[in-house]
Amino acid sequence: MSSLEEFARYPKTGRFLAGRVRSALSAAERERMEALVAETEVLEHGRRVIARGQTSDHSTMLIEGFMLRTLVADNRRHAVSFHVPGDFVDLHCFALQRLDHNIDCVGQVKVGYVPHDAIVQVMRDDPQLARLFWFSTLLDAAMHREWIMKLEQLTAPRRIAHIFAEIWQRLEMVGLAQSDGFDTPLTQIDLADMCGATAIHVNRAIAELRKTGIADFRRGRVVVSDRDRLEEFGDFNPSYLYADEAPAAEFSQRRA
Amino acid sequence: MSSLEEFARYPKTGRFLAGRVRSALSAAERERMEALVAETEVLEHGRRVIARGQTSDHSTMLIEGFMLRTLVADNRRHAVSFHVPGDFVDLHCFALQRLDHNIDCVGQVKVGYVPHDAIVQVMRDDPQLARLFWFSTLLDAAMHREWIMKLEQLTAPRRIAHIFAEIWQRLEMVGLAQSDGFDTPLTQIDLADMCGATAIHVNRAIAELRKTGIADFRRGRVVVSDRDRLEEFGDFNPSYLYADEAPAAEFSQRRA
DNA sequence: CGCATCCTTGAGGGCCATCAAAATGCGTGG
DNA sequence: CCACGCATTTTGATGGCCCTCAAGGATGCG
Repeated sequence: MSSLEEFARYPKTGRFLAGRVRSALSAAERERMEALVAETEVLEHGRRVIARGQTSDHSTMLIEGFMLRTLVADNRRHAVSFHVPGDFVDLHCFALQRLDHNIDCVGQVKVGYVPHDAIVQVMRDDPQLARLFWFSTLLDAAMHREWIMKLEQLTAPRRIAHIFAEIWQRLEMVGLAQSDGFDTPLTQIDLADMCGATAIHVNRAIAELRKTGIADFRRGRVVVSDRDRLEEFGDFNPSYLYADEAPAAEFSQRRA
Repeated sequence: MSSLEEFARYPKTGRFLAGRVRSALSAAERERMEALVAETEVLEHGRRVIARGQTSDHSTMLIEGFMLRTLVADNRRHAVSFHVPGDFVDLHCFALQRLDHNIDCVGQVKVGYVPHDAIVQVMRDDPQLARLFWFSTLLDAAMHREWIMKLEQLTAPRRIAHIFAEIWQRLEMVGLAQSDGFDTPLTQIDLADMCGATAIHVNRAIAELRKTGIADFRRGRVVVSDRDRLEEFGDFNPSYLYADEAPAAEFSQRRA
């Protein structure tokens, strides 16, 4: 079943775990998952869906658009991860209760809300689906770990290449990438928050990527002519994204 | 009930979630938890408990000693988090199946093994305990997020102060800290792997902490005379550790 | 066409990496 | 008790990445 068909059939949750273990979900579970979304809403750019320290009686499924998971220190925003459609972005707060971070919209966003009562029910009578919920939150942990390493390892231009490669791959998993790149509402300022660099330095880093022909970033779109080159420059090894059909061999370090 | 009594009664799992939501566990659940540990083992320094890419049919409870969660890139080890007794260190691999990182022993370590079959049973008939397992893995994600931010925000001396503050607090939660500091088998090289800095630079950073009287680190022990000063220097706000009884007010940024 | 936001460019300085080398501490075995 | 090997800790010099401060240009929207 193609991503498009799946999304047509399940317009609110059809991208959840798409390209990963979605195939483990039975038709009944997909139906149930879709029914979990009590209501949907369209949010404007910059809207903070949930703020650090808050508790919530529901969690948020990202249906369309981009989000950033952020922390703030000394009046500087740090983005610790980003999110694409299909991500159950703040499922964390179901188990954690109060949240330790913020979830911010980038561009216009469509979300669905899942009451925690309904998740409690799932944990009672569908341990298999519950385990997949758990899995989806641990994906965030795995991505955090990769970011920590790349932050320590890479210079700004390479780190941006890594971020581009990750976004591209994740959009691809949910059927939202093109063959020559992808669309994104992220600004250079957002990228700076993701890199832990200043917007000025990110600008120079992007200029270098453009000059060397690795990637071209303009407002709203990233274009790449040679994907392998991008991924090699950013030392990108997608194993931490837990995509379907990743052979064990590819899981080891790309550069042995 | 003191930490010592709890650990005497439950010698394998008495520190699990101690200082956090352990109080949410009923006596029956504590007994069940203790019984989950099928066998224990003592491991020597440097032993890799589980390696990136592996799957496992059990998870590991850290009973005594320290561990590091590591990734390797370009022959450089990066520690993305550390672990103290009571941590269910590789519970991640229950939901993730194959693991994206390594778990390494620092110093001599005592561990307990929990078969995944037993965890499946818990998910079937004790959703409350299952939710606490989930919670414990999300703690790691929260700590990763804080590390990302601190890595971007702090210089090496401050980052080391932050790491000392975190270790101290976490040891305290499981009853293993002293009033003037704590014992740890970590070396300057380990600290460098945790900071994303070279051992040489970490050495200079530690020298600065010593000179300014903020902290004294010698093989096996960290001594601090003024804890508030350490925490302020490292911009340490413990809310991300989800300790018990954290009032909502303390959850907001310390430096507003 | 004015304003806000985002992007671009330049100069100077600090943190940390790298290379090189030496001193200290600790366990082992003679 | 000393000699030895080994890991760890310490010190110095040079250079690169990225920060800060400052200002100008482009883009999009009402």
